[in-house]
Amino acid sequence: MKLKEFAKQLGLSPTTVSRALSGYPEVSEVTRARVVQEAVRLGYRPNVNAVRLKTGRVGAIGVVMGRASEFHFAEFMAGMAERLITEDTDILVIPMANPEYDAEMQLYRRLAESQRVDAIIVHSPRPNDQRIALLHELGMPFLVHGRSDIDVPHPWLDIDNEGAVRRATSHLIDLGHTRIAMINGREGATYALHRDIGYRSALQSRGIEVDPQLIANGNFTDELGFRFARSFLEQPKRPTAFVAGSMMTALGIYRAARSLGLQIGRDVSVIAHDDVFPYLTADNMAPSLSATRSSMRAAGTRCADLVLQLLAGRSPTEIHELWPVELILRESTGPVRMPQT
Amino acid sequence: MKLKEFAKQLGLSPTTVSRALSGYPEVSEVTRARVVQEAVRLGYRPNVNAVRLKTGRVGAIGVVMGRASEFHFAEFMAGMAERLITEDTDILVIPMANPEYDAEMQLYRRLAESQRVDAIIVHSPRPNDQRIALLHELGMPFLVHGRSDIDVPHPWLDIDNEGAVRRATSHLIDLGHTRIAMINGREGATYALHRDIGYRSALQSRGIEVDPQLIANGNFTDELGFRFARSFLEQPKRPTAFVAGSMMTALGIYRAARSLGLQIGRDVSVIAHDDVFPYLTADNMAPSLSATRSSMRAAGTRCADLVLQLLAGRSPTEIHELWPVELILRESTGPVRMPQT
DNA sequence: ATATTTTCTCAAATCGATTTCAATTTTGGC
DNA sequence: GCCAAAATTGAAATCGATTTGAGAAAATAT
Repeated sequence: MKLKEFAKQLGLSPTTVSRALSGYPEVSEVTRARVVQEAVRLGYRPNVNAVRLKTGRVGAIGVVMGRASEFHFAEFMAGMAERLITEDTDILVIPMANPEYDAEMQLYRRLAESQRVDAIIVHSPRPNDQRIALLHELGMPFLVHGRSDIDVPHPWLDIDNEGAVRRATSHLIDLGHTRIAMINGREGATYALHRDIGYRSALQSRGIEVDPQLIANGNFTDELGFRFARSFLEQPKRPTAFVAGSMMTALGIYRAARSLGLQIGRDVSVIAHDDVFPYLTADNMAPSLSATRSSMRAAGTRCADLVLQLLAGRSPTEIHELWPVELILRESTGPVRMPQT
Repeated sequence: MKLKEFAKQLGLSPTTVSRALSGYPEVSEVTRARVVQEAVRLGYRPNVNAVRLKTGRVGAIGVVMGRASEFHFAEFMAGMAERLITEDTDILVIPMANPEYDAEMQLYRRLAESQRVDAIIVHSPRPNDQRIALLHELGMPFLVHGRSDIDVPHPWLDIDNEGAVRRATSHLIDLGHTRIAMINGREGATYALHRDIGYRSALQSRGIEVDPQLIANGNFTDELGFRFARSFLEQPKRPTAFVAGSMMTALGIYRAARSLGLQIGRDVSVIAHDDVFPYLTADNMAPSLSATRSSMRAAGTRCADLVLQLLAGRSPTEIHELWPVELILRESTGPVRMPQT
């Protein structure tokens, strides 16, 4: 059913029908009501591609899917979806084959120039992220999930990683811990850097020296959590507490501790960052996991919202949201008990 | 840069330029080479929306994102992405707000009619799934990930859920278990049904009566795994073994067993289905988890491939792939030891 | 040298909407 | 009852490509 045909059936011109459906004021309410009603009855829907060609809008937001942390990605997208469901806007997932820097830049360039998306969401930015410079230069609307200190203005939404980790670490210090290990995300991303800063500053402000032997970086997997924790715990002067970047890492740490006969919450304290997954909750771990918490899904929803605002004309330079992170104490943290080394 | 303008710069007609770029045979190789080269140099790219309007081809495959099992979804998409990276085809994620049946059908109808995607992948089909009938009726190309026994021909790719669970259950019986609990996925989906059939047939073929008290259905979360396992294990005649639908469920079962002082692999055996996640592996669980294994990511890759074939003209009726499932035995299964009830 | 193919190129129609500008009908004031 | 102003409506241009049907140029055959 095309517009022309539909209009003829109603005895109106295409112009009037189009206006009625798009909510323009020039058409009387009586006519509009009739058009809308008939559109439903006869099943007329404007052809998306024609609308897009004419209006120049694509109706899609692009997100590039990297290789790492799919589980974060899925939650974020689910959040976006929640917001976009009411709009006529889709999510376009662009796979990234090659994590090399040049290839990545090329991908963003192609994406921006292809006119397949109205805006792009940039994930896991680096401190000096050229993707941001590129998108800015190309004039492609974008939103950064995370932050960068590149000197190009960019709209962003981030959580307070530094503050979160500082509080977590401080709390462990309050409990008497001094040998606190840090299992962070992969080096390079701003969030990992911020967490590192939070960790160091907490230690330093309490006069505790930072021991590079207790810091590790890597993907958020159970496997790496286990390996790092295990190697730390086998050191002669083993850590009595852990700060970890994800739930998966925490699972690995639990396993490592258990494998060495150490009890979580008594022999070893753990605080991890919880991105709030419906299928794995900190409260349900055994013992329940103390965590810094911030909902990845909520971030997705809000990012989608901000992108829509951006497209509606809101100035990019004024969009900066820093979300606080909760610290929730559960059973996995307790006062230090010196290992009998 | 528009076609007209670009053509003028080259001293050619839009027709010739369009043909040169789309690879039509009517244009000489010399001309084509020049056009292609200049397109790159001057940065000309056809407007996607104009192409889509004119050709009716979109260059995107749609997947509807439900609410449950995001982690499966992400892996599947990552797999699709791996295949599509070389094609000029995107993945369009369509959020589903309302899991109610009518709303869901409406969504698929709109999607099919909106011409925003060239094909659709249908997930978690039900035995008599009207989405399939609808898409078939509308003539929209689609592929089902899973199966349905609806009497409408549909191309599908599925894993052998029934066989996998039958083997898992049989193996437990071989080890002497007779009280074997089953924690399945949500009722309604074909795969859950198939697994149920596999479970029952294994028991029945060995003369063991099916106890409805030992069967549970629900989402694949750690939480539900724990709750079901816990309630089963607290029964007077507790099960000595579990068959579970996912790794998350298995985590919950492990926790439940541990909380009751039962040792996995000795007091309680567990076999779960492993969809192969990079961030959580069966081998790394403690004790390592015996599992029926099938890669969700590989399924995504293959589904993308099949959809491309479908769009290239392959007959839908001949696409039926049933993948075998491996059974990998590790430490979480062992011979039965009777509880001292 | 002419006729016939083959190769290449182009003008114009088309996809299905939106929107400008002008025409028509209604309404309101006196 | 007439005229100006306001409210509606519609014809035609436009978005940026693809593709049909036909014409010109080059290559080959007679």
